[in-house]
Amino acid sequence: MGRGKVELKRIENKINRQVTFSKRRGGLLKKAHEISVLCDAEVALIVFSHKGKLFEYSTDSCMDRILEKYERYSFAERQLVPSEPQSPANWTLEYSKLRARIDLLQRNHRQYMGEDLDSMSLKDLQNLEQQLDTALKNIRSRKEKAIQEQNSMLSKQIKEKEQEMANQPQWEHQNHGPNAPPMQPPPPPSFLMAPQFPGLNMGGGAYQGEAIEARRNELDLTLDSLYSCHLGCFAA
Amino acid sequence: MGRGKVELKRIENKINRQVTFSKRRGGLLKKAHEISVLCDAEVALIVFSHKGKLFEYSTDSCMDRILEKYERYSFAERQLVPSEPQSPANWTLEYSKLRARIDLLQRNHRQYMGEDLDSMSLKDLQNLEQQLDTALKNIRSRKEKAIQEQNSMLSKQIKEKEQEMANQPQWEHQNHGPNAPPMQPPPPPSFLMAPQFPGLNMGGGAYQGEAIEARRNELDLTLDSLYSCHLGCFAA
DNA sequence: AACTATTTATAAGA
DNA sequence: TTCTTATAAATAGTT
Repeated sequence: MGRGKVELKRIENKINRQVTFSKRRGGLLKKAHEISVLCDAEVALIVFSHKGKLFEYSTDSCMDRILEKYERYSFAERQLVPSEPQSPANWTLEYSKLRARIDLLQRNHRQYMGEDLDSMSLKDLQNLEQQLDTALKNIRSRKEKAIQEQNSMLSKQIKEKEQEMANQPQWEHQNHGPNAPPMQPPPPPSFLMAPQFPGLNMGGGAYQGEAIEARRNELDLTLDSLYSCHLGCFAA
Repeated sequence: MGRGKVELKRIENKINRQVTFSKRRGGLLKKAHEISVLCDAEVALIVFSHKGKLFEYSTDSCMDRILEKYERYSFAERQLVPSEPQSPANWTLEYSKLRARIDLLQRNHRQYMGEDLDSMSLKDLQNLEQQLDTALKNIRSRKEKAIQEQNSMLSKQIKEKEQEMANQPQWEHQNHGPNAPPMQPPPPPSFLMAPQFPGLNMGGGAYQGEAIEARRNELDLTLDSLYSCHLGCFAA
């Protein structure tokens, strides 16, 4: 749909990607709602933009209930019932213990989010500050490491590119002009080919795009993303 | 799309509903995949059919990771559904649900503590950093407020002391009079002096008090700690 | 943000 | 269910 066929690969142009995201996001949420209403299905849809912004839809606005249901299903599949207390006698006790833990964890978490601080003493606040400060240091150093890894990977790729071009300098006549298409004079490495959408026979199970595996972990290293990384780093 | 316009309401004919569900489910999953790839977004889509059958799609097949991330974002609103299990029949199920939730919370918490960061992408790290940074700002401003409150209370008490001493240098019977101070007659100095406000290291710095260092570096999950936590709050 | 030319999705029919 | 086909919808490229 649209004036041109679209290839199933990441849109490199940042603006286009953003616009397309915006349009398709709307369409996706709409369709999620439609199937939910038309077919009486329960749908939970969560979308994080490239920039990390959250969009969501859920049937009856019951995201929690649906996610819980999902967890129940997937846990059942994984047969994850590890530490099962044996005596039915104390299950009430066990249950309330777990509940207490959860309450604690939730309260803790809110405080880690900088919320619900009113009940905290000065000492508690100082403690929390100290912890978050440490955590932040860790995270920043981990981030730096990640950026450096990306950098070195980038350098490596640039080197490869250069070598390629050195080996085949005669591709120039293929395209010229001020607005020559930016990509592939010589056919690019075939691993860039878009994975064809696998057939629609996902009866029963999860649909899994096949070769998507570690796609994101490797080469979405456009200059854009590199810059934004650094900016994020320096801005921090 | 199709031979007739479609009205957004539940399809009453069972067969039609089933067929439409099947078709639209495929389309929805496909579109979820497309926006994920084209726009570099993270998508988690869960669909339960009317009959309770599960279908799902998630970017990179990482449903758990995305749901975790979602939890991080929407935590404030989340409350555990307090469905008390009534029969021993579903006790195991309830129990494992709670376990699952606890696992999730713990994993989240560790990341907020700056641990277990290896599985996080650069983008996630930047997000987390942003959240912690915001939280830290809240905490520091709350701390400042607390310190100022304490200061003004202290000043008030000092003033009272001075007045007392001026009025009754011989320090005899309880103070009474037209301007009875709002606080306890013999101010409990020991309590107020107790907190040695390191207060001066506010703003930028971490609190360098005693051996708080890594005191809370792991989760205190015992019930004891829950209680002591409360005590700590109230005592302060 | 609006506008279209096209491509896609899909409702109905077989 | 699957395929076919007419039509409604979504949306890519453009303004």
